[in-house]
Amino acid sequence: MAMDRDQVLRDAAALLSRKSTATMDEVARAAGIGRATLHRHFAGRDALVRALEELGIRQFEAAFDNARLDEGTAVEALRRLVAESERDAQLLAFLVTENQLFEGDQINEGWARLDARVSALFRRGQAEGDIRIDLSPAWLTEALYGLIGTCAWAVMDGRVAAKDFQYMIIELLLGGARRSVEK
Amino acid sequence: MAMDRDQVLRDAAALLSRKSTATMDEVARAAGIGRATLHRHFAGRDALVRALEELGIRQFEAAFDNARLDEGTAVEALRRLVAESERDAQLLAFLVTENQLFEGDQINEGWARLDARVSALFRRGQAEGDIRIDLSPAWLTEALYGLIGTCAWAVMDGRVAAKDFQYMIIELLLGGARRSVEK
DNA sequence: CTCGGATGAGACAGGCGCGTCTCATTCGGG
DNA sequence: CCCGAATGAGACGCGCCTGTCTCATCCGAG
Repeated sequence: MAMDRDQVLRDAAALLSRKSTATMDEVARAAGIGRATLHRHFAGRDALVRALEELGIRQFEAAFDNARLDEGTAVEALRRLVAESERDAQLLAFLVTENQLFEGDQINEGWARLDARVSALFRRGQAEGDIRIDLSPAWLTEALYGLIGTCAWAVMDGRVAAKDFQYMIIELLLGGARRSVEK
Repeated sequence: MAMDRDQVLRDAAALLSRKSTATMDEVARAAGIGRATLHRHFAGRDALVRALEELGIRQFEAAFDNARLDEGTAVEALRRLVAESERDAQLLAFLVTENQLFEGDQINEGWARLDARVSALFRRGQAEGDIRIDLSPAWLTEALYGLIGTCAWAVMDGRVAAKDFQYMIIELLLGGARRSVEK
């Protein structure tokens, strides 16, 4: 069975996140299937993007659940969240940059729910005294998405080693680039 | 004179960074000019993207010059660089996500030169003892681009106040999200 | 082996955006 | 005021992509 729906979507995301104007034929080739088969499973380009959004939301809902955001400190939960996000980082990279989904209502609801969970996590960290209060939860949420996407690209381009994915993101996000003496 | 070449390009970047499949007509409308006029100045879509790349490289070369990257500490230079980058942040956001320019030879040379300058800045910071050595200059460079682009989007969406642009980026990049006692 | 479902390759028409053109209008300089 | 350059609007053909179809092939189940 050459047709693994989720894997096709992942391949599509990997390609589209780099070349958003890619042809349906290019997407099919990238996924290792024929264009006809691609059309059999996704009615059209819109349906494909919708499926990508749906998969992305579903995967990250699951990632959030696996990360057990409510357990331990917010900082610990954040580390688990980044670890859980690695698998679908390319998908996130595509979705973050594909902000033309401002028409979808159902989709935005899903993103709003995810944003709320991340935002709440940062807010909890601020309440616990571990996260700076001069950086808004909304910005930290966006920055987390951005860093994950950026690192996914950097890994794809070979500028960052795949094994360093989690470390580079979490260390930069939490600790920053400046060297401090006590760390 | 309704035709300000650089302003048209900036408007195009602002639109295309959000909707990369936007029509030439949409780009023209976004820039407040007619489609015919857009075609008079940029032979086609490819030429438009090329012009965007060229403008981006030119502007950031200038931004780097204005930031005087060699003066003072690397950290100080970095603050100036972020400040100088604010004006063309949307342009950078577009160019960073538009990685389909892997064919261009001249363009890549320009980016390589910019990358080298930023990378060298971080390396200098590491040598001075102010920047962590466990985060590679290549990653810090990518992260800087990513954060600038992410913040530009967040400002466009109203999730971050425009006046906080520099602060949010530089504080997160340098200090990180974790609250530390001595800062 | 036989059969049915799934796939790949290719053909086909239709649509949409692209690139070019024309023409009327506007704007600014002389 | 006059003139020429620049612009906006629209028309037009073209090319590429899309979406659908057909048909041959493959593969697994029975």
